Amino acid sequence: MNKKPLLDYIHNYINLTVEEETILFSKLIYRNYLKDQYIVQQGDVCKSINFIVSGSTKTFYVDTEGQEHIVVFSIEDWWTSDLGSFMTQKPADFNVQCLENTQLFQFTFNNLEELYIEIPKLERLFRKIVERAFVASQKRIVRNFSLTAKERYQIFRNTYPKIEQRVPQYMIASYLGITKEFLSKIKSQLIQNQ
Amino acid sequence: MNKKPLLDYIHNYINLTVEEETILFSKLIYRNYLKDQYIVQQGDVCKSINFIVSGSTKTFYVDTEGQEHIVVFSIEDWWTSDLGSFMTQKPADFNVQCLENTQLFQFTFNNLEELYIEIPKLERLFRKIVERAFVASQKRIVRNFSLTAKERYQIFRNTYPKIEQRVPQYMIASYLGITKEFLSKIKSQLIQNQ
DNA sequence: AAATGAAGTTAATCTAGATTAACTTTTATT
DNA sequence: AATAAAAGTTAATCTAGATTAACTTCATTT
Repeated sequence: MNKKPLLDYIHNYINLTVEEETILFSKLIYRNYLKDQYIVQQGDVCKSINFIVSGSTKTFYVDTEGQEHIVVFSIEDWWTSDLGSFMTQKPADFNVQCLENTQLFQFTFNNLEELYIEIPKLERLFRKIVERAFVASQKRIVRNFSLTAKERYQIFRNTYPKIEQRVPQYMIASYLGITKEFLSKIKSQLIQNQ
Repeated sequence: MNKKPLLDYIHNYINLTVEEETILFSKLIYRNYLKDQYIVQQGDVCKSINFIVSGSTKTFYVDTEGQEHIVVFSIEDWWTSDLGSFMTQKPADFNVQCLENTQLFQFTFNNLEELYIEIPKLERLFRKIVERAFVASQKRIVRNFSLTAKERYQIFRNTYPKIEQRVPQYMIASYLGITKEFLSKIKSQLIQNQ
């Protein structure tokens, strides 16, 4: 169990005393998932918010035609969950699946509610985390409307250079909202023009 | 100054004592904007988060080609701001402009920081508000990828029936990410098929 | 009431990106 | 090493939605 990444992350937002850190970890589950395992399944209630220590996940939605749409990739030092399902404790819209073997800390619903009471500063932490996630999500909406697929791909490469190496192309296409064939075309255009 | 809508709204999430309510309103600015006035301008730092008591706003982004893209409509009992700019106190990506005469309560950056200290429960309130906004934003991304323009328009009508009446069609087209001409075509198709 | 402009419609033409399908390369399995 | 399966590429054809442009309706100003 490697506590350091989570502590370092938290200390960017709030300070915790040693006692608070002890309380925190007493309520967290450290867990190991294998590649391809599901953390959340569409239709089930999402029981945890997860901080990734190592590994990566994709959050995706399967539409009525059976088509898979990737909403987010998550890697170490970031969070993964279906927040809508977690908040409301209603069936999840999304699947969360591991792309690699993944280690993470799980904040379960009841444990997190208790933690908010025992360490009220955590309200601030999670407020700030969700604020950032919301802003990123809004920016993505704008990009999807105002940019071409090629531009979105270039931004993706620059913004998440680590992810591109570790994820198959067809998933990147799904994240960008285009087909793998069209992503292939974009890539060959980019190679020719430079 | 009509305090009731904001108090009713807050009481859905947390309870405030009478003293806390007094502190709260001592740090809020009640303000009246006229139709077409700007609350936030792209490039300026966004100085407030605003709770709408009456009226409506659009939050939009002007791209490099001068094209306007509407990100959200906000009406009474909801919030309007450029949260990314507010959080970081850096220049705004978005404009927020009134579509009607609008009355609202302004939470300025410094006042809100003070309020979080004096009434820590507000951290919980704003955590929950941003959680909901984030979930709505994620769902919108999914819809934009997996649905046609016609389907998105129908969902918009069902989800925000109040807004459709009050906003010109070309703005709804902008919100849906299509041209006004294509929205017009969709509407005539829907009329013919029913 | 006339005039100007903004908002909305219709139709013809065009294009970014989807679909289909055949093919190549890479990775995993025996 | 051989085989199968998964991932990625290329090219031809197709379509949802954009663009352009002419026209109509509605609202505002004089």
